[in-house]
Amino acid sequence: MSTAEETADGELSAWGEVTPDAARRLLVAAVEAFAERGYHATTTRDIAGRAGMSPAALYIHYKTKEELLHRISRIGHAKALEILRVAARREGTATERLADAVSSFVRWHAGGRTTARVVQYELDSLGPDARAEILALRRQCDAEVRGIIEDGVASGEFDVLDVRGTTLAVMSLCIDVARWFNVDGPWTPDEVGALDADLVLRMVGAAK
Amino acid sequence: MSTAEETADGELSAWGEVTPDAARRLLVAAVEAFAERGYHATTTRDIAGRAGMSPAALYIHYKTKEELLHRISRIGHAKALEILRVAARREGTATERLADAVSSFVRWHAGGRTTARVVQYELDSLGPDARAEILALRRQCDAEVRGIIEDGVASGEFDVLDVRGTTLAVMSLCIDVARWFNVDGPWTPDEVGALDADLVLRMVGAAK
DNA sequence: GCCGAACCTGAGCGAGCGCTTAGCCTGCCC
DNA sequence: GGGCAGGCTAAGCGCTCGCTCAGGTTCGGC
Repeated sequence: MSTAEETADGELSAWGEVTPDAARRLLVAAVEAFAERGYHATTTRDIAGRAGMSPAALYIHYKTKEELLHRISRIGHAKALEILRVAARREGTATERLADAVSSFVRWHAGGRTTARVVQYELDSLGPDARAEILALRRQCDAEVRGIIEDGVASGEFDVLDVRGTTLAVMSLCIDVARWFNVDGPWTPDEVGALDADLVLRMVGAAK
Repeated sequence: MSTAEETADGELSAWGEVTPDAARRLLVAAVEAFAERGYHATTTRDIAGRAGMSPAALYIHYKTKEELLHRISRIGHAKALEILRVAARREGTATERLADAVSSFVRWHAGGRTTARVVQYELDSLGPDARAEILALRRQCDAEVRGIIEDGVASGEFDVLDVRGTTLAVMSLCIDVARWFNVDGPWTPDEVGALDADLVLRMVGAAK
């Protein structure tokens, strides 16, 4: 379920829900620009230019530049949450579910690095209201992972000293992939996902 | 060696090497502003204002706003590298040295979160030359950690599938602390350092 | 007491920013 | 064919940005 948006040059199909077509092109252009330069260093002229439009066209579809970031953040976090939820709620042992969660979450951060960068690192550029809304989604992501770890502790599969701290460490491992992953580097998203899943199982003391 | 700059409100004494006094005050003001808002969202008027000076005073001590970020990045990375070098080259088993490296590196990211945030996340705002210089320092940081892991594998203390990948994962764990750590949160820098050191030893398969 | 160097400020320049507005196309209903 | 709504652009407004510059203040050396 995670290969559809992992196309060669960037996860376009994930934005299928955005209509009309011009609004989607602007959004995709904004994701690329924000990922390359950061929100504040990106100009509305740059976004419009990448979408093949004049600067004014942006304001027909979005009220402000910040609304673009807000929409991107919400859709991206919803996708992240969905990935974790699917893994957390499938059947299987806690070990299997945690490995699934980490490998698919890492695959998303590596394959969709452009989107993931914006989603994970540009949050502070949002205003207080939008920021609070996105933070709530982020806490739900944490909760899904923590739930799996708690299940594993309860069933005796895992041996964990500090569940909350370990959850944060697992999230760190996944999220930081968006910072360092390079498409031209030595690994594919699948390989990083498998490696990190193995490392996480070691962290929680799961039997090999 | 890591407590001197972990003062209550922020690691001021780490900048002792910067003179004259006005230049240091501007640099500290810039660190705070960059950490709060990011490089591009920070104005030179804001930096000068925090340092109690007029906007023009900044340009007596620094040629451009970017030079401020460059100086901050270089000093910060040098400090990070020093921390890792001390841990890597002390005497002891690979297990002890890795635990030392991770716990002190994490302590620095948590206690000096303001500085660490700028150092780790504002790198892309530098121009190509400065960026290349800083990236070289960063590769040296990776190499120190990788060296410890290689030692542990060679001595049979560690059981690691992919040394380079595991090194990156260890760095992720440490660096991402700067993103989520909150001074008002449930942990002290020492506690996070100890927890992450334990998790890393599990990742490399070190005996307990 | 005077000089030069070091440091700092008030005022402001040119540029580029986010965003607006007036008006022009295009396709569709009647 | 006329009218109208939606989608778009050219032009540009008001503002703030990074940065400059002429001039004032302070201070050690003599």
